[in-house]
Amino acid sequence: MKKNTFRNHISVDCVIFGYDEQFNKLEVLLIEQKKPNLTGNKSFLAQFALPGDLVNDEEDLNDAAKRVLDELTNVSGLNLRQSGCFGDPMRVKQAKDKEWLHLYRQDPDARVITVTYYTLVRKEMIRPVPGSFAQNVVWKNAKRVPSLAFDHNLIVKQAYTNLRRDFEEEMFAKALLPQKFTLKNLQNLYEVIFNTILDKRNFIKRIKKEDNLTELSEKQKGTMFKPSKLYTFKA
Amino acid sequence: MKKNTFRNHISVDCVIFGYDEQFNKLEVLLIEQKKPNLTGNKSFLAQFALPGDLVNDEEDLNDAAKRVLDELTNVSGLNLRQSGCFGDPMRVKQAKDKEWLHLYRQDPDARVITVTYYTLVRKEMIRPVPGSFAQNVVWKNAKRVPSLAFDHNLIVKQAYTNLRRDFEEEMFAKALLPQKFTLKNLQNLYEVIFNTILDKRNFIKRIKKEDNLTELSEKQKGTMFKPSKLYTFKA
DNA sequence: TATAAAAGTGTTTAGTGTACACTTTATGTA
DNA sequence: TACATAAAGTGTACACTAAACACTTTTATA
Repeated sequence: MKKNTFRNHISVDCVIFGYDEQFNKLEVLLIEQKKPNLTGNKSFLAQFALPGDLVNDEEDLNDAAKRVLDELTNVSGLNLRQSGCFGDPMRVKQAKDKEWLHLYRQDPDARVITVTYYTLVRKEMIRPVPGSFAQNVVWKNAKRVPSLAFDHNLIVKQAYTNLRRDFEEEMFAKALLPQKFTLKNLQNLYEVIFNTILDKRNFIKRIKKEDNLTELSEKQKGTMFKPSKLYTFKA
Repeated sequence: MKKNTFRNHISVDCVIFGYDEQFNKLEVLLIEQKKPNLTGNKSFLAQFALPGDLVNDEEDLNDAAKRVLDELTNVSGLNLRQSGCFGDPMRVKQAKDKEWLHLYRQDPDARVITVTYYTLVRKEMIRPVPGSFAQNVVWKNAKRVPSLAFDHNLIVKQAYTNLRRDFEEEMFAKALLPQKFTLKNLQNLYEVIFNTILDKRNFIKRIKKEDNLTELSEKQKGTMFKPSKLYTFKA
């Protein structure tokens, strides 16, 4: 019979996708690992990583993920979804991650199982602040995510797959557009999520059939050329 | 700063769906919790539960799930998929589960986070044997799963949702039919998974378009009436 | 050889998805 | 005020897919 020491740490990691309407980009929020106050000529390799933290005793997994998100963004009530669970014993044993673990973890050799969450927000809606483990917070293009700490690249990939599937199944756009928006705004959003180009006429037909938009009598202001009609989502 | 004791136990639970071709039913494999050797007039409430176990040190989550499955079914190589992770601190605190935990766990009050897996097998392909925690192993209709231990009813529900989605996206049927099968066999399978009735002609058209079946010159033997043509899946 | 039961087989219609280009309109500038 | 600019706004035709629908053929058994 195998002996089990139960040195299991549970963490959550959040993949926060940010929609940048202005440049019509989809980005991912990453933290830059905090550099310690180095003594001597030691150097520390700060990696990019997903925001995350250990789950506290008596804390629900979903609540832990929300906590991480709240601390980072000062925005609560975001719709976080679980995308998976990563528990390969080797996921915290790579050389590149040793130093960080030894600096910031009580038990750096413990196994860490992480439960992963993702969400999609309007980028300008949140003003990220580096948490306790982070030196810095950065947005990176979702198509060109740099090499990340641990197995975080895998986590991002899985989350992105889930995000697209959600978008196919549901009208998810509500949280991502201003209250009043144009059909072009909506089309841009779809184009970014699915990394494709859509025909304007066909897109409008498709959207209008779903019948959850209200056409306003208002129009855009301050445009350079012909302003577009504005719409809202139905309640 | 919150103190964290890290008394986290990790388990895996497997939702094994079994396809019963003969009666065209979809069932779920459950264990009946083992009754201890009782002394005095104590009674023990044996519940139905999903097969599962604690994850060993240095054991990958996927491997743990495979181990549970192998021990239970003596069939390896099944295509297990992760469906989620359940970690509510209260999930192992319900009165109904106390007794079992005290009987079979070293640390019965520890938090248990469980990672859930599911698979779909041809029922007759496996001959389940009760494992160390099980008194008995039973198949129950997937539409009428009884009340289960812990939060296992939730886990089954999530797995079933995932299973259907997989089936919509992929040709999953290969593992579930005999090597040679009729189009009616295939239709029955689809009807059970989606709990619906399909039109024979339309179904055949749809399947033939996918073009991954080979029509054999052979026919069914021992039928009561007109035997049907047999097919195999293309390599 | 008659009967029972399942196998096998096409057509029509409605709806959906896709390709495609010109006209209209408000703005800023000359 | 009219002209240039650029985006908004709009419709049709075709191909494909999904869904409804019923009779004939074949084999086994009695």
